[in-house]
Amino acid sequence: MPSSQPDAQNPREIRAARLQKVSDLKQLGLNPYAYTWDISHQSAQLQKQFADLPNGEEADFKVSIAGRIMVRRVFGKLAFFTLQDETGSIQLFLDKKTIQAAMADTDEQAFTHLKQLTDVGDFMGVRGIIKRTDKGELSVKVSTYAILTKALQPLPDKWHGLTDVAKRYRQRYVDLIVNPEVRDTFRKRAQITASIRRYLDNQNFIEIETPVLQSEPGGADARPFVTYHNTLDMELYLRIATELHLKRLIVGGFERVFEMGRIFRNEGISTRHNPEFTSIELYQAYADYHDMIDITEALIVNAAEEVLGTTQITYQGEAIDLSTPWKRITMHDAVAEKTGINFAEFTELDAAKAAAKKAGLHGIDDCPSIGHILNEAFEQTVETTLIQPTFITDYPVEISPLAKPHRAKPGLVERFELFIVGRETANSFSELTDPVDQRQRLEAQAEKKAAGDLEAHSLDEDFVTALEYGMPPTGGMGMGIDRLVMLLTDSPSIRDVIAFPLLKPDQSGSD
RNA sequence: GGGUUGCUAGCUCAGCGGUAGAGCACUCGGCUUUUAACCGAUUGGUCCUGGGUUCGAAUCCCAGGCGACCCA
Repeated sequence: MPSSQPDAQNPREIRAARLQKVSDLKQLGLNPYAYTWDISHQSAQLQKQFADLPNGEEADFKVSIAGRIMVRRVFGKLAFFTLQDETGSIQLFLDKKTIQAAMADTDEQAFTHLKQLTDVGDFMGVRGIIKRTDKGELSVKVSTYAILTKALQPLPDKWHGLTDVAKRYRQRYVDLIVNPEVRDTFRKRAQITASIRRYLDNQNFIEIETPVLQSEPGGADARPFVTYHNTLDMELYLRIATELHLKRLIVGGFERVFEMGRIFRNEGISTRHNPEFTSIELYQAYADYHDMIDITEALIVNAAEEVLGTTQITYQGEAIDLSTPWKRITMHDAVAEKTGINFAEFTELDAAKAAAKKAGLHGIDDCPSIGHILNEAFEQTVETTLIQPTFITDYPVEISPLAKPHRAKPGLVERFELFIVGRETANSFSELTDPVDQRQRLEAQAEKKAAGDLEAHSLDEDFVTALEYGMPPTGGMGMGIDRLVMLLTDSPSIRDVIAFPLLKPDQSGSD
């Protein structure tokens, strides 16, 4: 017999009581941290296979399953446990007679030990037959069992669960244990990224990994994280985009490349921003931004159909229709619709500023060009209204230093951004391939940076040199994977789709 | 960065100037068809932290910490 349990006088002693059970198990010759368990089935499979088994009937069907004990209902000589595995859960029907008969050789007190030594949270392996109880719950009628892993920490309230948002993110493992829909979100995330890779693989794109540690971060307007290499004695930056290296690969002769990976931007944290997030960038030689529109639609529609089985989705109560083609409108037209101002008609900066201010826009005084004013106007009046998927096309050259000049519209570039539920979801251009133009634009950015603009691009000399070797006409597209996953999983915060989002260290002392 | 708001038992919460509470969980007893099992008993606290006001502070005030929401 196990020694008597210490009383769980306070929460700290819950752990002590469970450690005592670990010790008791060892004394009985049972390993509280087992090595393996032969799994014949998972719970969802059994629930499906025996959906028609009538109440009160046993099936002559042997199974061996394992999982975590989520609920215990213990009677004198009978117990019901709910066992949870990755696929779902199934009830265990544990009666004294069956268990003590089956386990007489190894543990003559097997049922008593089951009652005394198991807790909610423990992992358990069982063998038995399938049975549906009189009350209609599909169960495994257990003949033999083993405790596979003893849990020392109690799980949150079985009814209210874990709702403290900070605690859910800090202890995601607990969140995953008690909130099945969280597991589902991350399963869908994996399916979405797999779907994207499969699609691109079928289109003969290859994925090439480019450096995270860089001596000069480029490819986006963003502040980088700074780190340090000891033996080289130099500062390095974490990448803010994969663009410039992927384009070097196009120069090198790959015609379809992409990378899906982690990007780091030293910016604020919000429900839509995490300092590290996942982007995909793809580049296709001999293609332009029109081709990128097609591939952007295809990637997202394909993911929605494969993961959700539909292109009609709901995001936070709003119906979103992903069926193609999606709306396309130029930035000038979109702004004109909302403000009545056609900024394409202006040639004088001051006149454009006056018109913008008259229209009630703010932050206009700091704009160094008409293109910047147009962008401000867009962000202030149009962006959040783009609920259904919309491609905004033909951006000002001043805010697009890596895009090719528009073939027909002076002052603009061949660029689009995709907006869904008011959020920028993808960004694409016909890539700038003229090395002289590229150098001038990056030099202008470098001047802004020198003047204190922390988000301005810097001049990557080697990238410009690469362009001098010649880059074929190329279409490129970048997409925020986290935002796409938010959309397709109806998640309100980016933290819901990142398993371990960045949080400040907990110094509240409440733990 | 600004505004609003939250932090009390392992979990979910109540208490809002006068002895720190409930449900669940934990521990003990009972129970062979439960489903948030039930019945009975016991137990569990740095009321986020630090100052202040007060005879007296979880409660009021100030500062800080960690979140949430809204705004820029």
